[in-house]
Amino acid sequence: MTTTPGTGVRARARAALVAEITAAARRQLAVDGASGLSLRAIARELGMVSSAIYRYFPSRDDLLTALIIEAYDSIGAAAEAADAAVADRDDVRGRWRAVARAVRSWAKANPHEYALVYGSPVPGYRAPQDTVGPATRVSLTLAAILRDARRGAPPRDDASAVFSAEVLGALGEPDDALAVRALTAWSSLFGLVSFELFGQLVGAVDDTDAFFARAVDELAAFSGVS
Amino acid sequence: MTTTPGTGVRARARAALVAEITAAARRQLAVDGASGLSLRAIARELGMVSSAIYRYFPSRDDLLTALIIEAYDSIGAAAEAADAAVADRDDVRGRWRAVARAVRSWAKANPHEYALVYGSPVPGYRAPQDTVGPATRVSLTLAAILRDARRGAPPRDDASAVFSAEVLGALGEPDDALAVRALTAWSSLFGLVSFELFGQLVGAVDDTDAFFARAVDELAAFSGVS
DNA sequence: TGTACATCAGTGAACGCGCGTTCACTGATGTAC
DNA sequence: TGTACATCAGTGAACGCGCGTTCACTGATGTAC
Repeated sequence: MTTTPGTGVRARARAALVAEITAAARRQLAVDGASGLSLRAIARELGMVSSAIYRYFPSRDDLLTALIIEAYDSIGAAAEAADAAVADRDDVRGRWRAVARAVRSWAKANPHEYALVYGSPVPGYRAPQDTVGPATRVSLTLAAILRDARRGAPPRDDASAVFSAEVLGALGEPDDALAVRALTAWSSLFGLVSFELFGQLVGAVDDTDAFFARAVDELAAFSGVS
Repeated sequence: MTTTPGTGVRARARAALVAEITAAARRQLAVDGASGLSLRAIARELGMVSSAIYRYFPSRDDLLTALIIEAYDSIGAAAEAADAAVADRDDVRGRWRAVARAVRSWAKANPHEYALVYGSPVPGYRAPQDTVGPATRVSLTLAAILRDARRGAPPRDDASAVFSAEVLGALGEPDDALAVRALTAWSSLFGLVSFELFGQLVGAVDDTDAFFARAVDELAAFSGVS
């Protein structure tokens, strides 16, 4: 019986070190932001020589990709968990609130990771295909809520040229106006979080908690979540 | 008669060079983003030695501040001009549409400047007080439109603890729900622009022009702009 | 109007730092017979 | 079970680059009497 690849002691040590490197990278991201991410500094923190990192990541961009995927998965999991925790599945408004709160909490707890994925693109970095799946977890969660909110509604009869088939499917083939409101609510949620996190609300909103809660409720009504 | 300070030939040459430096900085910003802004590269482009820049800007951060103020003023002026160009001042919906379009057009024409002021904060940079005034030009324009939209409506009677006095004044002392919708519409507008610019809509929205126009109309209704 | 002095712009060299990536190498750990 | 070989992790030095900022300096331009 040959040892299955991926379970040997070497593979185990390897996986552990990959985890240690990304953890150190995450810590560095939290301090200096994406542009301050340095392979040499990570190597220093782990007590290895800088070239040793190349045994685990072929380049700085690949490490960045790993961090981006991690961030998307992390906020996606937070959103999914918040939705799943609402016992009454017909309480679509409660589910929308819960997910919105979870997104904001995650963003405030991980501001640099939020900025990494929802802020300005990192200059010179081109996101590979691997990031697409994790990136859609939050939006699919929101789409499911909006779809449940209009369960039983008649299917739309006009074909839309505005949205991709994926989006229309996820929303349950709504009419165009409803799809627009759904996507607008989605991007509005992140607009609110970004404004708060990036400092645009300073001097305008005194009680950001209260504002966010009220704004989320207004957006719920707007997007058709009763 | 002594020469007024600021009009001598030296002062003129100085102002011209400050303009040349910021122009070169803007070009560099457009290519490499804020973190790639380099005093040495600017000096190279202008054919001077790197230390000469210090005659005009005491540090890299001060140059960055100048760019930020310029960007805020530029998008603010675009928004104000778009609003002013609507002849019928009672056409609040048309004014809202015009400003929204102007914001999006400016952002698409100056993506890195947009990212500089509305994207992730530049790590290690702390915005000085000088940026506050220019930063509010767009939001004051939007506030004026929303205020005009409810002209004649009764003043609110409940004091709000959520918003600053400036915001309530700019909106014409609305009730809380209306103020929430106004600020939500404001941040939603930038949420839409950021999502489009930063690539979050790729794969979801096929016709971004159509989507944006429709979303803006939905937000108009949402925020009380008839 | 002419001269003495102060101000300012720009130079060139240097300091001290950091970075990503490559490469030839030493040992240690696994694999095949 | 034991040995020969291949694989892999980590080292240390180096390449070649860029950066912000300081400093003593040379000339040119303005200012005051």
